[in-house]
Amino acid sequence: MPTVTLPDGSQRSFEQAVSVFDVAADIGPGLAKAALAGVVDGREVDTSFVIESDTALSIITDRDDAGVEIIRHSTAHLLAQAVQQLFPGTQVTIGPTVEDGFYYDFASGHNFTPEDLERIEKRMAEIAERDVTVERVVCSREKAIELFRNMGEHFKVQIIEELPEGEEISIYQQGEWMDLCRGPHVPSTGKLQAFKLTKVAGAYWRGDAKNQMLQRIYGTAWANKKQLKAYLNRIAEAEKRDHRKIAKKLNLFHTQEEAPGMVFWHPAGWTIYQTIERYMREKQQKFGYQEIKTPQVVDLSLWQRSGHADKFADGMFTLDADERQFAVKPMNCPCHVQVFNQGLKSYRDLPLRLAEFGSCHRNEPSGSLHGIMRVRGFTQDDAHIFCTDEQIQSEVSDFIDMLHEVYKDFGFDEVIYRLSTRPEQRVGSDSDWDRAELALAEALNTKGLPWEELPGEGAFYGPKIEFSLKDCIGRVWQLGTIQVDFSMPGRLDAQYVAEDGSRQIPVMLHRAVLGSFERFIGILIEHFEGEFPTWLAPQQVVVAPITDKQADYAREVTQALVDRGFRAISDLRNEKIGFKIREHEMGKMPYILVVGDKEMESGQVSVRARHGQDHGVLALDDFAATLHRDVANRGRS
RNA sequence: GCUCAUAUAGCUCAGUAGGUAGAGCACUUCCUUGGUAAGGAAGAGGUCACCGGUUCAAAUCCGGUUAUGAGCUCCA
Repeated sequence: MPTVTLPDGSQRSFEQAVSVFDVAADIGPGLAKAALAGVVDGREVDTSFVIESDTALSIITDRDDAGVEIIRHSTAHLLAQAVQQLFPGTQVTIGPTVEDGFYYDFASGHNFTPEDLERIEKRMAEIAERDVTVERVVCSREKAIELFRNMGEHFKVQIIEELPEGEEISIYQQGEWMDLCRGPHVPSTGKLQAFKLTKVAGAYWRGDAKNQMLQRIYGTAWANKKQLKAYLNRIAEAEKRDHRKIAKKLNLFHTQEEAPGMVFWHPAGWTIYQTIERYMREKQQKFGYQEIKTPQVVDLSLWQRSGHADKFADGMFTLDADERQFAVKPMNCPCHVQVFNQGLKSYRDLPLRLAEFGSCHRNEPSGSLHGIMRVRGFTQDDAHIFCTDEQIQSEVSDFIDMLHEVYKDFGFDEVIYRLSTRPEQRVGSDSDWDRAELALAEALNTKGLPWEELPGEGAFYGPKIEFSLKDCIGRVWQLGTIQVDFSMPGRLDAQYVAEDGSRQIPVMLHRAVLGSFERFIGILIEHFEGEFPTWLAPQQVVVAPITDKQADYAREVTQALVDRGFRAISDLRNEKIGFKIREHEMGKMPYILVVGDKEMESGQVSVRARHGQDHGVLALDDFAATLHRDVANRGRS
């Protein structure tokens, strides 16, 4: 006679053992229909799960995140069922849920095409329509292995064989189709109403590049059609922001076959780049950095001493000249240590902060290149702080202040903090690590910042904090980092004279705010959808005369603005004003100044901001003041 | 690097039984001098990514290379 305690504290008693579904039905027919699964004493179970003794129970529906998860997982099964019906001989492997959806990896002689996806999706809809019951069967390890071996499902056999001893083995069956799975699953396929297959791609068995390549079919699934539609809209929105497309429209940069993974910056894009560089230079000066510049090509021996030649041999561009081997620098740190090493340093020189807009080249795998987000030639806003153990915390703290100022100025308010701590393989003593990890954590804590720990994710040479931000459509980008390094200063013989006259090895902090200019600008393009705030816009003002009678006046106005330090051009083409406005509006120009006879006579300008926003007719000085405010505020009112 | 796909005019794309290429926009010239998102006409523009093969004939079929895209792996 089980008594079931529900989440609201109420209790229901039953004469005999009942299923989760029975309890839901007892509460109400609506809930019975909506029930996807249950949580019994903290464990997720199917609605068919039988309750025999007193227990706490909550019913999962598609209103719960857990319910949507189950829908996605069950839709992955539905996909596998449809695929195996349509493509006999295909083996299943695994089919987990991912953010917004699911995938299933198949081993098949057939290469799935987009047309196949349509067919598969149609078959999935048919099976869902038939509302086939999904049943859970528990069986022994031996029986399960035999079953799947006879079915020719060798990957599943391998999975079962590797399950820990004593783990319950469950099989889910819908119609004639079955799959090994822990569950839980929806009670019947009719619960799966809003899904779409999105893409097909390759993936390694068990995520290991040494293993066989499988075919992965991705899909998305939701509680209802409305949510599905909203998701598809979100995807379309993200596609509209694709920095590669926008860059082409706005003529920011290009890439070409002769230089894969390298950027040809055009005047408009380079203006943005330089504006950011100028901004960062100022910020770094304010925070006590000294800017340096180090060589692009350095003898390989330096990279051997730093350890990079060993570790990243494939990733370095090397060249031979005068019977010596050189490498194009893949990173700046060893070069910065060389600058530190010039002249004997005292503890009084610390902390020493050396910054460089360091141009680096790495021969990244061809398949990992992506627009300007992942390139082979890039420039970091790099800096290295040489300091003592005791100075780590305050240096990290100051760095975080600087980073906050920068992110805010670019319009990002939400920052995510992650602290990566010691990995298995590491250099440095445990007490070094204790102190460094504590210093990083304390820097975050004293600022009251929320952070997440990633145990074991630190670099072999030291712990680090990573800073990510959210763009305006909620995507998270990792940008900044600050890393403690116990290794490189010693390897490259960096020393300072301590208070007691002894020689000590300084701690080195690697840090970047933006990461790389290329990637950061890519993110900005997508964040602003090409509509840069005025301070960053390639051109800030276009002066457009209505007829060529006002051409000279337009030129004067433009020059006056340029003289005041703004980026202004005039559009003297023989086109109607409507045409010019349309073009500059589409080109995301912050201000269009229309000048006709009236403006020319009064010495004024008619000011139109983006999206047809009318600022009226202003004297040039008044407009310049407006523009100045806009630039100074960096687009924030 | 791996799997799959793609590569046609400056851009976006047609080219569906293999018979040496088209549209819109952009560009050039001319007409038009027009007040807040496209005025009109004419013209020019392509060794169909590259190399090879099949064929009387290849943008089209086959193989290779390069680049790009999606994902996987990687990311000092």
